[in-house]
Amino acid sequence: MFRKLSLVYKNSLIINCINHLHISEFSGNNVVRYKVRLKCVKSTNDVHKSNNLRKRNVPLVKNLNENVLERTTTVMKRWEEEKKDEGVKWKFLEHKGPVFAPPYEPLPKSVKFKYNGKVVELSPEAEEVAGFYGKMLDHDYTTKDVFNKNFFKDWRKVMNEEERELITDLQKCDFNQMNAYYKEVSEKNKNRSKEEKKELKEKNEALIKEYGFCIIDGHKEKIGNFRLEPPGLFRGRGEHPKMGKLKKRLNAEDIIINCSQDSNIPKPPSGHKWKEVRHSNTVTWLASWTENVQNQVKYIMLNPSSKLKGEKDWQKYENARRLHKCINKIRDDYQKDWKSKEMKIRQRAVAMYFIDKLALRAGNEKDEDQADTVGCCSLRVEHIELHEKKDDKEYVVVFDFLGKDSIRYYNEVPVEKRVFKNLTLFMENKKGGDDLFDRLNTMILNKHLSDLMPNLTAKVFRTYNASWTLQQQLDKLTNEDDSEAEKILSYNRANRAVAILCNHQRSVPKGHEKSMEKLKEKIDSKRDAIKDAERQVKDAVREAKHGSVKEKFVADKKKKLLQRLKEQLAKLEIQETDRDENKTIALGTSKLNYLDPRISVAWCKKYDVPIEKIYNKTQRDKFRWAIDMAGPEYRF
DNA sequence: GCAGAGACTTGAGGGAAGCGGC
DNA sequence: GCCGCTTCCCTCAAGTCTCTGC
Repeated sequence: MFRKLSLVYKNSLIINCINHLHISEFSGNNVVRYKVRLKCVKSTNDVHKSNNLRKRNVPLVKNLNENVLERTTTVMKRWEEEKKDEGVKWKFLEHKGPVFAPPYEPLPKSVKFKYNGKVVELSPEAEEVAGFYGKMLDHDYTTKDVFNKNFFKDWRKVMNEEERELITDLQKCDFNQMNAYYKEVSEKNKNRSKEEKKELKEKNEALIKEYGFCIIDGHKEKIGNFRLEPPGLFRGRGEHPKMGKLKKRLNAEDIIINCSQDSNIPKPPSGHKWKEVRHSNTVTWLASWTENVQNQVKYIMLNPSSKLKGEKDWQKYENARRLHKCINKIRDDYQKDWKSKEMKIRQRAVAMYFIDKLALRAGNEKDEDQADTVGCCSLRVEHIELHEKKDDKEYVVVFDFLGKDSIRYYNEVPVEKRVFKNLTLFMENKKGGDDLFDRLNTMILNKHLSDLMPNLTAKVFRTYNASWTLQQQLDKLTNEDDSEAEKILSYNRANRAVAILCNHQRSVPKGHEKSMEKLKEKIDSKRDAIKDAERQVKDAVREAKHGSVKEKFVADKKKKLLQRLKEQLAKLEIQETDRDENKTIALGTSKLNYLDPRISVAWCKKYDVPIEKIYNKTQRDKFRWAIDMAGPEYRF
């Protein structure tokens, strides 16, 4: 019924749009609807007195907005409680089921696989898996022993008796023709004609139209990943012990469907049956399967633009805002705990300090068959170095470890003396491979955090500190008189501060040096053009002084051109700074997952920057709730 | 209190699409 | 209209955290 995010006030449902409040007042079975222009409302009483407020001309909506927003927390609490009680995520769910990966197309006969220099004709099963490897021949993965060993072991499992007997050494396998063939296909695809591209696009759009949406509680919502993962070789990150293992092709018999009992149940491909059809409305997934490499359940879920995901996102940031209200008390408490007699409490307090100050992840324990990465609770002695003095700074801790996705975290941090002393104590009589916090794990930590504030976990600190940093940096860096480009640079710098805090790195983009050089050349030639234009303006002004209307017109035109060139130069210089500062930092992750979008929306509204300059289409879809909700006055 | 399963979020990489300059 | 670069968006791995059962 209502697509906008809504708030409840007294007996009314209030939907806050950019210029209007849409209010539906409930009285028994009757619903009275008002659409109120924000500028015309003085207080909440005005809304309830009349439904003809558009005629009134009383400025100021602040009172109403604040009253409504003040009640948000209460309303959310109630919603949370309601949902918790029932555990219900939806009442009706209907979808068409997932799209399977296209079937394997055998290689042309001309593409040969050779073993020990001799052509060997492979069975279709063995050929398909060999093709996965052949495709990756140029990749770094195929130079790694673990990858090769795992691949070869799994490949042999799909071979027939004869192949298994013959092919015993990966070194003797020649996948070069397969590799060349796949490159050729890729090249052909790139050079598809306009008509072919159009046809392909239409086919894809038709597929999305049919399978890309579901009906959930009366709304048509986009599905996030309606295509099942195709078979291939597992590409774990970092030194993953399972890299190269075969990810098997999925059949209907592997898939569990989740939908309403009274909906049109998705049909499996003919001759097949779903593993199970379930009607569980306490979960949000539409289909699931267990992948064979890590034995983990994978899901088909809704797109981030959906109401369900949007609500969860909102709750996440409200939770982080709640932390803001008690952060000082929590900080005081953990600082006191640095002196605790109990080792367990001291360790917990130091870990909390790291999570709060450095935005470290919680650091769950990991199995042997996963890459060796760590977070706060799983730090080992070998991951930190203590320096009483380093580069004129006292009590410096040097962190050096591999975090999520095997991304290196390196940071030299001056810490409080008491933290330093505690760390020395924790490290006493331990070897490099021993746990730094041997009395702590994420469960103990999160249990303690939830006692301090409902729903508080280690992750909330990351969200809180990221959003708080953005707000502070925007306040500090934004100058009202700046040009739009300068304001956007300030925004990106604030975003960058968060990305650095969260250690969101990226590899230097291919051709970065080259593109910087080109940009510099452009800037130089723009500077030359400005010098030239300045000379021309000087001449034109001199001539205009004694000349006719025409000469004055020419002089004006030259001045305008000069002005335009200067603006273009400023933009290019800003672009150069921005691009260089962004070389190894990824802004997207923090923007999408950690920054309360209402901060950005409010900033755009306050400083008159189009929201399109900050969020692209997908991001605007995801943050629709925030765009509708936040006014220029919003503070995190 | 612990382990394992399940559910969901976070994350970097890479291919496709789009756009600006020539 | 083509080319090359940038941005977008999808993919799927890798986290966090909760729940359940013993």
